[in-house]
Amino acid sequence: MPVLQGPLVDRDAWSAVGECPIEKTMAVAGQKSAMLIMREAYYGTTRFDDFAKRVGITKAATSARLSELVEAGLLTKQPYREPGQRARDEYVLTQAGVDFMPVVWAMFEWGRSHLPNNGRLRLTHVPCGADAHVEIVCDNGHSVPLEELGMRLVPQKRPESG
Amino acid sequence: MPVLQGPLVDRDAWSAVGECPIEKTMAVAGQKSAMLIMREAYYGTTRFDDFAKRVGITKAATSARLSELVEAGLLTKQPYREPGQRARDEYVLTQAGVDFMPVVWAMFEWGRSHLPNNGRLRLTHVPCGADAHVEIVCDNGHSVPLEELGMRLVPQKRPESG
DNA sequence: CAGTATCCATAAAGATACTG
DNA sequence: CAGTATCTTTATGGATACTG
Repeated sequence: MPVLQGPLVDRDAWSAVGECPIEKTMAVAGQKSAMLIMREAYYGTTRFDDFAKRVGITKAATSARLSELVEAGLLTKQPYREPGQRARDEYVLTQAGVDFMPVVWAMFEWGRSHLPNNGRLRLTHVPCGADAHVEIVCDNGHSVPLEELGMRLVPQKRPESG
Repeated sequence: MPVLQGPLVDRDAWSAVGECPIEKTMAVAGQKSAMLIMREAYYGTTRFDDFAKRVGITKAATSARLSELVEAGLLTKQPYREPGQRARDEYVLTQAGVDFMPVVWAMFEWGRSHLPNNGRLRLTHVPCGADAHVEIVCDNGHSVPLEELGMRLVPQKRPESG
């Protein structure tokens, strides 16, 4: 029953391309502290010390993680200056960072529903008030159950002349 | 422009609950090798040595990761016996494991579109042939852009008697 | 094929102190 | 507030050898 099998996914597609996007993603943002920093960034945190405090890691770890995430393009450093203070930087999500959030919310949803906790925290679609969840959807608007999900290697892009 | 802000998410909801599902999820399945094992499991791999070979980790790491994932309920060990061979175990996805796949595919999609690679690998909705991607969707069927996503703390569940 | 055990290198994180 | 630097502990993983 829980066994998924079959050739929906072309196994060789990975090796054909050589490198797996999942592996690369884990390499740039796959640490627990990185994930929690992304959560905080989405949440509106921008200051170094706030990240350290809210994620619960040391400044050294905060520094390392923040630098890596900026380097990877998920966050960007923006200068700001409070009245009477020196200029500082704040860390804000880039578009790539925003695009990363489905990863974070997928983890949230899985943990919420499959790990012991009171489950009272819910993702919500603010305008309509309904609960929200992470789904796989196709370009024709279908919700894609895992059994119908495949992987393909698209042909090299070419100019439309020929 | 890339700055997300505002109180869409009740910041204190995390602390009110005490523990973050994202953090817990990272704790049980947040290692790169665990993520890749999940990819392989979805992909149809069930044998110990195949996991080791395809994920590219040692048997020791495979053993540790597989045990943790079974312990966490993402995989289950099923006995099988090939003709003339002794009984062995194979590792297959449980329902919780299947439910975890959006995390994996969200990483795939992010890496595919935001990290340097040829981007030729695509998730596909097999029945209709269209490309698929990970989205946040609400129970009313709306696609939820990140700006409309919130978090709430639902009241304790009670019997419907009163 | 399906593991377990051991030893070693590396990397990540906590504690703490210091700088502007 | 916003970091950097250092030191130590722990976690992770590779290499390798051994068992059923």
